[in-house]
Amino acid sequence: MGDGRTARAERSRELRRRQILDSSLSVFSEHGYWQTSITDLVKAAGVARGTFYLYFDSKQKIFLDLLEELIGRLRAAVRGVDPQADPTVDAQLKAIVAHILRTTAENRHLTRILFREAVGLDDAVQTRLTGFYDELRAYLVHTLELGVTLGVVRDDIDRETTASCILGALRGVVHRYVVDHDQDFDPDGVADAVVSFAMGGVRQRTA
Amino acid sequence: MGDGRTARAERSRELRRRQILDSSLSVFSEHGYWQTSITDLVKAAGVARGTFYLYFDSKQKIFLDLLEELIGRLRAAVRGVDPQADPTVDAQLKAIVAHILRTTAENRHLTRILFREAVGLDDAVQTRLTGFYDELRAYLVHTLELGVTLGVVRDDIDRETTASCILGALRGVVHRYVVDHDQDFDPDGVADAVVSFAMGGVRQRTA
Amino acid sequence: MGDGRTARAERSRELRRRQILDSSLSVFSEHGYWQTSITDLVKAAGVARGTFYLYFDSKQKIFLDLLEELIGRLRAAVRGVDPQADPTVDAQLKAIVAHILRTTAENRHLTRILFREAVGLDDAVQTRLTGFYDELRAYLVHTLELGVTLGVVRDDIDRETTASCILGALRGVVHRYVVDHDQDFDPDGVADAVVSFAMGGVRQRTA
Amino acid sequence: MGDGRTARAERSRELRRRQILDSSLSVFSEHGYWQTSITDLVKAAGVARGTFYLYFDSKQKIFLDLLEELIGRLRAAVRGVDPQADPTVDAQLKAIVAHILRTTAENRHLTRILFREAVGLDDAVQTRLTGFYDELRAYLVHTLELGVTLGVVRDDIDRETTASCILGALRGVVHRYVVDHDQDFDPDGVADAVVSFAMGGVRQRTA
DNA sequence: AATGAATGAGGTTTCATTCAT
DNA sequence: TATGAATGAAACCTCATTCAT
Repeated sequence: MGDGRTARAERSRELRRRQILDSSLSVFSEHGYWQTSITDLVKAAGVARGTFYLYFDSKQKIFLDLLEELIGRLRAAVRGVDPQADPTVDAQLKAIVAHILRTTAENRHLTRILFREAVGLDDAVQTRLTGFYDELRAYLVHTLELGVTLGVVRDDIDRETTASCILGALRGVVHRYVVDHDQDFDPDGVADAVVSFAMGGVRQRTA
Repeated sequence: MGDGRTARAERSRELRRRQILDSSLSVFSEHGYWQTSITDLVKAAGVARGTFYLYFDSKQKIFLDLLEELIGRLRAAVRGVDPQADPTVDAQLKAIVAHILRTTAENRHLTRILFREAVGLDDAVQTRLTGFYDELRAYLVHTLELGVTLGVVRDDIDRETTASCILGALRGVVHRYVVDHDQDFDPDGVADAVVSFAMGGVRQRTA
Repeated sequence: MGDGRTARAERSRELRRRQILDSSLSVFSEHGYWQTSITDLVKAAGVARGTFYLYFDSKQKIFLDLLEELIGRLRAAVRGVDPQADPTVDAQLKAIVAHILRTTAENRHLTRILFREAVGLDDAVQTRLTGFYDELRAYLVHTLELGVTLGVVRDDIDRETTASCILGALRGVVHRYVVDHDQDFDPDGVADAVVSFAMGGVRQRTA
Repeated sequence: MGDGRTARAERSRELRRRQILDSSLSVFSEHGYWQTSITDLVKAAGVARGTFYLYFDSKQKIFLDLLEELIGRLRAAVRGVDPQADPTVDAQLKAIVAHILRTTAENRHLTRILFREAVGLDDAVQTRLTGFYDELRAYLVHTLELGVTLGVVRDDIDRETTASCILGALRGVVHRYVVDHDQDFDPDGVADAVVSFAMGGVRQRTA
């Protein structure tokens, strides 16, 4: 029965933490990391200054926690597509891109932070971020090589540079449709265009 | 009378301004906007605190001035390619991309600021920045349409999304080769790969 | 009825209080009053923050309680020597000094607090402390006068100043042997030297 | 001529520093180190918060500076007596003691800090303080041995313990006449009594 | 034009104490 | 009785900007 009490406390603690995380997320997303003060965070959370520090060591720490959360979700979005689910390569790619677009759109605040704020911050944040992008790029390089092996991808491409292009193209559309504007968009249509571009380029094929 | 004196003073003033701008550039680029204090700037410039304010209204203002400078150079890089100089579309594109890569590499500090620091700052900066990217994207949309008209570009592409992709791909390689690493690279080779990717995509053509 | 229950409760309460007092003693002694937080105290005691306040009104109060305890023990040490036990004045003084040294050595923590921390605190503490020393000094003045009456002490001495000297000398050796170092020492030997100094001074007697 | 400006600035800087030191001294002396806040210090000095930090790194630092000042003066008081000025040992000692009493009385605030506040503080302070007392005690041990060599001091005394006694006795009178009360006193008379006690003890000499 | 001392609002963080459970 | 989450005043310190010299 002491267990019950402990469990309940544990649960309430988790709830409170969640509440502070969520409200801080909007504040960070709206004003930016540097322009956000602890005062802003606690006002938004509706708790006292001291309470904040019961749950997070510092401003940097809560930000890192938020960042970690988004990175986790994006990673899941990238990896989470079932490769067996669809036969053709284009369809698979489309599924991944659409998934990423949906995930980022569903987490607009977090994504905005990732694109706009989590850049040029404390070394800890910067390191975490660069690591994530490096990971993504490596994944793309790997995937391209797989494609070459399977004969689906040209073998005369510069893997590294092309991976950077694809990653950049992805960031480009996310920027355009998720970060910079609030309006809705059609993830499947955009994903279509992205894959079409990445696979076939823009050149007119002569008959 | 005094014209000579005025002109000389004017000139000296401009030199001093330049000196502060240049030293501030490295400091901003190395430590980031928020982690850079006026103290850092005046120490780097070797002038007194008060002197700084004789030349710039505020910390934000000098940063905006630096930003404006880079945007100007990049715009020139994009527009400055002589369309007549080379006959084929691919060669023209390659020339533009290579020019952009060279310009950013030559202004690594400024570029780093553009990519890493000039993001999530005051609304003024953010607005200026978004404006620049919108302008670039519009230019790309325009160029794509021109290409379609000329029959060089497929007409089934989503102009807006594709423009975002290309812009993103460009940012991607600049990030990869200029911002994140200090080492030299071959602008022409990279430009080749970028154009090849943008024009032809990655798909293997079946014979 | 309930008497048994009340008594048991009373007893358990006393035990708990003792436990907190004892653990707090070491903490205060090690880190000092101001550098010790309630958190430190409750961690050391192994009780919850709230529990602490069930037994003590405040941080200042528990400290005063500890101080009171030491003062009580020291007073007993000073007064507790049986004047009849030894015939000569020197031997009696030696017994008192040795007793004080032993008491302070046995309560090193408390003594350290008395010498190092209980100084410059709240007025309440300061007053209590000054009172204790005044009491000691008065006791010494009284004793000196008794000695004069008995013909054991020179009558040309300045009672007040001399009492201050003796009190200071005592504090000096306690500081040297108890407060500043942890190592053991020989209370009787030191007491000997102290009494020899206080009674005879350092001057070489000419034959 | 630029030199003149620099020198004037230098001088004004020193004056300001002095002003803050002096006002801080009274505040520390009155309220104690821990109960004194930076706010108290700047209010007393009549300067802005930031100004304080132009002259001192921290609260601890200004306190250490004050401490250093008093230690310097006391050291001078101890060493500064001209040994040739007076023939007899007692007269020399009396001169030293009187000098110390006068110095401490003239610097009542600083002395109070030394006795009441500079105890159990940050390690830096504590170390500086213990070092000073050790130095004094060593000086006394040395002096006693010199006395023994000259045949003025008994050679059967415990040098270390006796030095602690003398140091303690000195502290005792300073405490009594300087720290605990504000009223004036006769330094020469007290010095007389102290030396008389230290040299001859309290024992009645039998004819 | 150039200086750098001075300002004070506002930053992050701590901690003695309370109170609902 | 015992708990520990919550409080919020107040601590120390920074820094963009001003202004007398």
